[in-house]
Amino acid sequence: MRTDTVYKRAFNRAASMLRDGQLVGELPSENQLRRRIGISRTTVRKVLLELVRRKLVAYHNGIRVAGRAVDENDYYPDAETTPRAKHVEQQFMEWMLRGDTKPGTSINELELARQFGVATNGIREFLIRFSRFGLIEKRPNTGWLFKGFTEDFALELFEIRMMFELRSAHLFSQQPENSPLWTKLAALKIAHVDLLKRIESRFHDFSGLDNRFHRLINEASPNRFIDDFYEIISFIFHYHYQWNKQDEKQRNKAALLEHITYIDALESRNSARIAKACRAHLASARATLMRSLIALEE
Amino acid sequence: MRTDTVYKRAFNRAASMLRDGQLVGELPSENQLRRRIGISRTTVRKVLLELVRRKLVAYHNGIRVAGRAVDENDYYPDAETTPRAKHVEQQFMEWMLRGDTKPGTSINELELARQFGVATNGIREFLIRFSRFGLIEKRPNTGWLFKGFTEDFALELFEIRMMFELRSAHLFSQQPENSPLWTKLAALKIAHVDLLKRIESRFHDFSGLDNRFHRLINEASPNRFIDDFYEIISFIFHYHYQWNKQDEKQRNKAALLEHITYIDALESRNSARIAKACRAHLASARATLMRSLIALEE
DNA sequence: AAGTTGTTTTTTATGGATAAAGTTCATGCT
DNA sequence: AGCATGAACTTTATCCATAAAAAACAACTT
Repeated sequence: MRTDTVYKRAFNRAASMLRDGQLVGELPSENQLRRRIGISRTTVRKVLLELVRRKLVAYHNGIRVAGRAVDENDYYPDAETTPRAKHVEQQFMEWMLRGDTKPGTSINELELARQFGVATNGIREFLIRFSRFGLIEKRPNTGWLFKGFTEDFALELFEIRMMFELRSAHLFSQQPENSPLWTKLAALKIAHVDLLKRIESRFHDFSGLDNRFHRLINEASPNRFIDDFYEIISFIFHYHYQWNKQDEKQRNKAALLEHITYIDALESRNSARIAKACRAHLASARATLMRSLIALEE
Repeated sequence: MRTDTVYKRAFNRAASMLRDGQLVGELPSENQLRRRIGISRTTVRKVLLELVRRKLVAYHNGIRVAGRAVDENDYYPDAETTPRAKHVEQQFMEWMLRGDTKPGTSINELELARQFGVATNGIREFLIRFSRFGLIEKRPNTGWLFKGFTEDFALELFEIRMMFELRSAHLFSQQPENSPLWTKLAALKIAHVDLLKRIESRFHDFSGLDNRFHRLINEASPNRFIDDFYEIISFIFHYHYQWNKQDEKQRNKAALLEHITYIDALESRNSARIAKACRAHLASARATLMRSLIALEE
């Protein structure tokens, strides 16, 4: 059966809105609410029905107003707000990165399905999606081959990343002076400097900035294949660093400084300087990844 | 039910082997045959059983020898030797390229499933696989968006292709003198010259050479992401040209000449000359694709 | 011991069913 | 006419079932 994670997440969202006083007086119409939450009216209605049933919302003569205060355990647990497909992704990444899965291992859909508690279909869909990351390969009628999260992988990944980023940074710097992206870049620089001041406690915030920064650079001259590739990078890094917390603060601080140098270079419009900053930053990111891969092999 | 296309294709293959006299005297063991055809023993046994049943093979005391002559209608029809997934691919490409599918159209899994006569599962798997081509996009819980086989697409595709190919050609030219790839390149050049002589009748053979050539260039310094990208290119071109036969001979002849210039450039080891030939060839390929895209929009 | 064939077990490819979520249609109210 | 709600209909996410194909096991032969 299809999960009702959309409903549960929406319910939690509505509960938070109630708690934070975003819904005072008469509640907005189903359609307005629907748009705010980003789901269909069918699902909002289900949410409203339940809110009323639990007396979080009172309903009289076609008018809905906030009811009793929202309680901590009115919320559905987080796990129930994530669709199966996402769970599969998480479990697979865990299996791949944390388990002792060696390069050359073959992947068995049925076994994973049993292990993760889902139907084989879900596993297969995930693997198809995941195959574009270059870590697994399908052999028809037979199964999948795990090629390994190896040094080679990291090298190939970064070779492409370097090409793409040099290209995008160059094009970014050639934008007209009045492009709004320059303003965005300036804002981003400020965010970097701010974070640097509070790096001791807020170092986790770096990954958000990192994403914003690299996406901004691509915005100047969009290319869907480069965007796609950047998604691969983010995905890999997301899971990889979730698993490898070592030196996180130190690493992020270093990257933050590199970004600032890189932004300054962009603002200078000086090609050579840009290329240098870009190379330096990526080389350092690559070195970090490689270091932890080697650790992984031991 | 799973199709038995593997069996049927294997049967046809075995029938051809019998007909061409590749199986004289006592037939090879199940295992040997299996390896030659590239399937499991289970399936070879099924093939052998049927061959015997149809008297194409005679079986006495554990010994199998060729039986009556193979007839044209012993073969299973081609359509039955292609797995469903492949059919879906073909039908989808037809639908996309030949139909009047406009950019922005949304794709409905159920409708396609009905139209193509398969279960929704198959459609969905295909779409997931196909999404890496950058032509469609998934919107969760809602369906897929067809972004259009547009000029933008072609431009973005070729921008990446140019970067990759310049990089690979450069690295190719830097290989040591004794690399076996130089020999392969020389052989490929001869094949090009030969084809050029018979271009009037054999112009269809170009696409095979094209593939060999571009793969060879990548071989010097492999990168899985570049290989993957090349698969996108081949796929797109395969279907696109299958649909657009206009000027095919002329186009292929021109490309053949460009390849020869390109090969000469590589053999000269002269970077500037290589880059020039590479650019010229890709620019021409892009122009051809763009021309037919514009025709498509009318 | 290595290679055969026969048999059993496991896994993949494919179809089918269904609750949840999305979309459309209908009706009523300003 | 334009927006609400109610109800019906359609599509997606997900599980389950099963024949075909692969893989593993077993017994036999040279």
